[in-house]
Amino acid sequence: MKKKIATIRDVAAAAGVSTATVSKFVNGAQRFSPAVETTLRAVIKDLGYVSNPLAQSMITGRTKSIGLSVLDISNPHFASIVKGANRISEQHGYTLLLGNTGENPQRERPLLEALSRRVDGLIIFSRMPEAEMEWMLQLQKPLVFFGRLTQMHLPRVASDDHRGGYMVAQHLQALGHKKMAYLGFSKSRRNDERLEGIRECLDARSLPVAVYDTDMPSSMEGERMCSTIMLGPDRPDALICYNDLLALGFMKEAQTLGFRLPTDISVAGFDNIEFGRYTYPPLTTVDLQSEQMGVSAAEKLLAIIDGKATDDITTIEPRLIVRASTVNRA
Amino acid sequence: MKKKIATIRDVAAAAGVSTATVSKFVNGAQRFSPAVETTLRAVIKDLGYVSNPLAQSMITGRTKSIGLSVLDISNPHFASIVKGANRISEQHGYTLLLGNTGENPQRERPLLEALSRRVDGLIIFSRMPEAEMEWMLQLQKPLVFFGRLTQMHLPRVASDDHRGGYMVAQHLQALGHKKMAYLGFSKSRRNDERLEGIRECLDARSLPVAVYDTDMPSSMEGERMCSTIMLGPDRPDALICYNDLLALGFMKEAQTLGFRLPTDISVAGFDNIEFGRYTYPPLTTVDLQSEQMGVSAAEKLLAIIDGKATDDITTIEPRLIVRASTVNRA
DNA sequence: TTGAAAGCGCTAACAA
DNA sequence: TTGTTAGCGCTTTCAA
Repeated sequence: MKKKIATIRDVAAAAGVSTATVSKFVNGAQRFSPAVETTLRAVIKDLGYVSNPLAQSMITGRTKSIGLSVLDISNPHFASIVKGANRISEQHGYTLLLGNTGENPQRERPLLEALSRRVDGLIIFSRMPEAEMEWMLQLQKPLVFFGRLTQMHLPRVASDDHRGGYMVAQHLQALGHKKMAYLGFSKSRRNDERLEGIRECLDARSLPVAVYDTDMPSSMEGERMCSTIMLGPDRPDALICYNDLLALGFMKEAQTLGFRLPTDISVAGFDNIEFGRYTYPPLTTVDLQSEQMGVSAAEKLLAIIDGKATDDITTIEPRLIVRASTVNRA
Repeated sequence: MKKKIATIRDVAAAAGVSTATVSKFVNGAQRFSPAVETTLRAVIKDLGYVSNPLAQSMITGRTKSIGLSVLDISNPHFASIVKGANRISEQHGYTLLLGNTGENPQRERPLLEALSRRVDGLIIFSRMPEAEMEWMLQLQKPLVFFGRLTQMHLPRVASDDHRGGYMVAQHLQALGHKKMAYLGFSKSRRNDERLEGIRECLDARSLPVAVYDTDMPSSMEGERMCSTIMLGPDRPDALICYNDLLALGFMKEAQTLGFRLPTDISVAGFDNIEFGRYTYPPLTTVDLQSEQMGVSAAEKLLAIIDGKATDDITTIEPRLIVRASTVNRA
């Protein structure tokens, strides 16, 4: 199984030409005499020669791959982003190298540093405070960032989370809800934007919003927080969750506790993960167009790598998807 | 932003030593005189020197990264596998390079060939017929494969799908079902194993099983196939699906069509994706321990890379998870 | 303990 | 159209 791998020199020797010629031939850099072309084609096939991308990259400085680091690949929101970015990368002849930080900001730096030297550019979804992100600029690679930034000036792709928050709050108040609550995830940058959007809408109508917080944006946490919210002294009539995963867990546990949904409480989330369609009741949510985010980020990065100018920020508009988990309280 | 990146030569020059010394120092290969050690440490920090893994790999032949190609990253089953493999890779100081073939066997070969030259080994989840897989051995890299193989002799990690099929069929017949159906995905190797397990159990009891097939193992396909199964002349009283995604879609559509679950039909799937807990009714399924599959595959590959002998096949036992989607028909 | 020198496999001028 | 030559940034004998 381990017969020696053929190098460009082996090919050159066998074909009786120089390595430079082989190199040019393999890269289709120019035209060749029929004689050379035929021999080379034959020899390459015979030896099973494939160029070594490592050596290639070392010289050209290009790896033909891009890195993408996400927070949690098992969250469908991120899986969709990866899927979108992967498709675009492939289309452009790039390989996507994935990093998964597992919602642990400690892992981000080493991972990104390792990744950065193997790729031509990076797409980053980070949980780091903006103040601690300076080192990213030292990576010496084109970067595309997900989310809004206030201090740093990086190319980025962001959803309008403020608007999304406003939309879902607007929807709920129009349905006649008076006591809303928000189950948030304060470690996330976007959490604040969503909450602000919600508040902007509700404040204008003098409606209150109770705020709860979680440690992880997972369905397990949604389940865990349910009793606190539903069995406390001030039960809300509608709950907006930071994401669909939290909403899924919450809904499940609420029903286990004996509540009826959406009769006792309306629930909405963010992300529009595929599985929101299959819960009971189906989940109202703000579609952030995850796959499109991945697509846009990859396109932007590739454009930067190719030296094309790109807008500094690409905003992706949210859409409200209304399903049966939110209902009229009139 | 683009100040020149420091090389080993810059460090050597600045410190007044040879590049060989720097190299050894960086790799902690031996001991040094205090003087050299202090200067080197200072210079490296000052210049912000980090060794270039590309050049390093070229010489050593090791990349410190492994490749993993999966069929569809947006299927939670694969996301879990990635998660498991990623964790182990990180623990061993390896970076995981992910490839997503998107259920398109055409993409597998180019993807794997591109990946193979950048990594020290590959973990492969493939949809290719075994007869067409010869080229994988030409990759000249340690390989770990997912699933059973009949002709090729590769290290692999496989769930006992036959047993899983038997378990779920056994469960359903014990509940008194008489007219079972199987919604399969014949493009998958494991489809046949599951079906055989089901048949082994049902044949022994002279119970029939109607077989349907899909093009994609997705929830959309499950929805699409529902009417065919439920509105045909021979409606089953229990349905086993190739995976949970199909089951989710099927259950949703069945209820849209006006059927009651599990009263009208019991449904079960394979994979035990997280979201099976949140459907209505919650889904009975065969837990394939996806994350553990990723863990085992990564451990096996790393062991092979390190030259340690490993068993040729690691089998992961399935577990039946009984939830409310299957019910007694007695 | 340190260094000189010879590459790893490839590309990029520049010459022929 | 083809070849010569000089590296890319690093490691690895082998000798000092």
